[in-house]
Amino acid sequence: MSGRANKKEDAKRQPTDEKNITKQERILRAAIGVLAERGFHRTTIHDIAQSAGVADGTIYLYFKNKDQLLIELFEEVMARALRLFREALREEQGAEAKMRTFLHTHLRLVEHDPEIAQIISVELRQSSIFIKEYKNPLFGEYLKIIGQILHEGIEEGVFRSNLRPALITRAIFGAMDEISLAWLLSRRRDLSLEESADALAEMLLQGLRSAPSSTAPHTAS
Amino acid sequence: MSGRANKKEDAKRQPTDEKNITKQERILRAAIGVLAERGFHRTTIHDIAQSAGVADGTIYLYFKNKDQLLIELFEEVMARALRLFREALREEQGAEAKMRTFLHTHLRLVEHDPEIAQIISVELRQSSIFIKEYKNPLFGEYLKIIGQILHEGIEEGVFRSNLRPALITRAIFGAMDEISLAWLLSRRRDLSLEESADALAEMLLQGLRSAPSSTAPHTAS
Amino acid sequence: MSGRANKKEDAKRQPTDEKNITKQERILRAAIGVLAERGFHRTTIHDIAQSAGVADGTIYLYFKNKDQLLIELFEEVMARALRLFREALREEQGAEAKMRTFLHTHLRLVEHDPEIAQIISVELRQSSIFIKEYKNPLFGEYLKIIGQILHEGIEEGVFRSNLRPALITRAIFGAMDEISLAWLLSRRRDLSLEESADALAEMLLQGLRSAPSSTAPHTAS
Amino acid sequence: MSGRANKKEDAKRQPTDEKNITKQERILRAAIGVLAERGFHRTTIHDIAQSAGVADGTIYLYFKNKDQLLIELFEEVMARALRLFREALREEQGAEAKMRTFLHTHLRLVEHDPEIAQIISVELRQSSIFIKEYKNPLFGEYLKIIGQILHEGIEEGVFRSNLRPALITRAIFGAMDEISLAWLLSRRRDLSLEESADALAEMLLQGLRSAPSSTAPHTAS
DNA sequence: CATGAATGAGGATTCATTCAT
DNA sequence: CATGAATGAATCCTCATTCAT
Repeated sequence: MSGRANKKEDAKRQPTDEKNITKQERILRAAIGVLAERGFHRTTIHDIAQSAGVADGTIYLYFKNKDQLLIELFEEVMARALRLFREALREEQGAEAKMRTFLHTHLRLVEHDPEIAQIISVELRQSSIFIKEYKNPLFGEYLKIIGQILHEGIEEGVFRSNLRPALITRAIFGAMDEISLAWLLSRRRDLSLEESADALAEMLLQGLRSAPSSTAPHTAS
Repeated sequence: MSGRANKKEDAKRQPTDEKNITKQERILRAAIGVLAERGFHRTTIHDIAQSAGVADGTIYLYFKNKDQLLIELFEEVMARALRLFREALREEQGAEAKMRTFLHTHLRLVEHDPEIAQIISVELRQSSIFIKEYKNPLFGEYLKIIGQILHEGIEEGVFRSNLRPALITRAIFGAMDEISLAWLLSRRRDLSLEESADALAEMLLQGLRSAPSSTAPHTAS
Repeated sequence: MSGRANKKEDAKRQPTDEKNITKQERILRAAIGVLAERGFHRTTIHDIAQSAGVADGTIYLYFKNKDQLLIELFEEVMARALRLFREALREEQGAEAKMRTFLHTHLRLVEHDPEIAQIISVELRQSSIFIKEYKNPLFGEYLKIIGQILHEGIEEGVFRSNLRPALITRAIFGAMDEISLAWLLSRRRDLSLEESADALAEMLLQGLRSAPSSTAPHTAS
Repeated sequence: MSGRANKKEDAKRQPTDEKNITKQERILRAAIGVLAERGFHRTTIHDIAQSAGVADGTIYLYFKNKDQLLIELFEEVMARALRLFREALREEQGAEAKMRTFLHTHLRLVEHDPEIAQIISVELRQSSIFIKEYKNPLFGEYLKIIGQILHEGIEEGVFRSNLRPALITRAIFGAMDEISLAWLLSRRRDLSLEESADALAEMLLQGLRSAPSSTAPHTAS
């Protein structure tokens, strides 16, 4: 990535007027498109600039360097996803309903905004390695949404009390993420993600539920 | 001139004796280490060569170019993982036991060979994007292992008959993969993956089981 | 990765203002000098850049790659030569006078612009082999100039009607080219090319003339 | 080209037994084929070795380095051509007959041994530039053949006494060389070089003859 | 003598970043 | 603020040459 000497430490100009916000946004949006289409290591500043309709140098008026642009991009992407989830979950009641909604929302995001989904599934995964020492804070927020549903379910008594939320959160995110990725990479996108969400929800909820009989009731049957 | 034309069509020297196999292996192993440590786009041929203790040019005696080296690396990595899984599953009987073993084996792989795991979790995901048109065939094999366990469970009657194996396969792989990644990225690797495997297995199997009561008993409650 | 794909399809910046034209021209001129001095396969982009007083990368702002730079160089060289010939011949009347002028002009070019001459004599000859599939169109124009003089002479009746223009054109070009080369390679450039042109013209014209007596009148003498 | 430090100054092993001569010859012949086919800058030592059926390193047992191999190659090529010409001219009597024979022989060489011809026409021309300070001595011999015919013709009285043999020699060689090249590069090799030789001979001889009327009769007309 | 694996200097090309306009 | 020409470090890859076997 960068690594060159950089005089203006973090002197990224604070955008004050509407014009700046607009242009910074424009660059970020362009970058999202380019990144989703070409992938991380094929994306150049020149590509982004062209896609945004600005000059290469202009990028550096709004972002300190390429790393920083990508960091802000990742945060923007996560923020968009977060907004979507929070809105979808706002009115839901009950852990099970929330979990169902969460799964549906996740897959709907993939269908409706594949660029965002692609970046989350593919590029984000590398971000912590590409950009040394960077830990996307909003990704933690994202995981927290799942965690809270789990906690709520436990408290409601519908989810088994002994599940480890942090672990299950990861498992759920991973499952959804992988399904998203498979869909994104397959050219034949005929198979309905909506139906998949139903099937997954059913299975997941059954797994999460406080076991009615025992740990291994199947042996008895 | 440009020199892009590649004269030596199939000129990769076929290693016939033990000596050669050793060197190609050495390079591949070095590459795995470097790739796991530095990530895809920070890995240079020079890094690999140095790590393998050979000159840069030597790489090209064994691999046509960097892409090809990476492809063979991915296949080697997957092959190693596959071998491990097949061996572990060979003597298991019953879908549930196999699934438990699969989960344990997955997480044990992460603990015992973090480089391999890291590459599968992080780098492999991009391979189909980095390397145009490349579809890792062994990754399909990997998924098939999960799929077969699911099929077996359905036929045994322990797994619900209406689950969609392709979908669930992805979900399971994704869950395990994400958990692996989280562990790999977290510096504090104290939390036991072994215990996690138990917890996951319990939950997953409950979810997979043919529902004793109904499809949506929770709504009734 | 390999990066052979060329993203900027037509990205050679179109120079619009005087400044740019100057720089592209500067590079081309530098390249001519370097090529003439060091020969084709010893000429590196770095040499050209240094000679032009620009950075290596700057070359690629004006030329897609080394091949393309050389192609444009060849065309520039031929264009310069063509301009010279056309100007010199514009006011000449009669095939013989034109032929004399042609020969003189050719050798004057060698004396006055040895770099151009050297490139035509030595490097151009390889261009169709070095650069796959490249056929210098202006070289054809160059030959046409000779061909037209021949045709004109035949129509005037001063040149023998049975001569094969395409063949003789090559012969004349070859003769002049070789003489140029010999002069260029010999360090002692004392011998006058001007006088040589006279001698050649006399001999050539006598050979071209419609034979007054017979095919072998010398036997009769 | 080479330019690396070279310990064994000119320690090329003197081939003493038949075996060595054979192998050196084999390499040289292979090199001629490769050079004619791929051109100078595409020809690698590896190509030559493969074509000769020896290992890369073996080349260096017979030739000090690539430059030296090429020098010997050029001399071999010229020697072959010289042999052909001397043989063809041995029994001819009279300058005109010799000149006709020379032209025919030249073009027959092209038809019968295009590789040799190609190297003389294309590669040799660069040799004096590629290989610094190298002056092919046999090429001088070659020119001398033409020069001697010219001298003979002058003494016989059939060629004009005032022609400058050195100049005309170059002109004749250049003409033949260019015609050869054109034929070699054109894919449609239907046009008969034999006929071309006749036509050229006729014209050339008319031009060379001691002018029957005057030096510049055309001005009078 | 012969081999061919190994070397590493050298060269074309890309692209993040700067800065004069 | 905006531009985009210019820079040059970085990287992949080639190939002449060496040398241990």
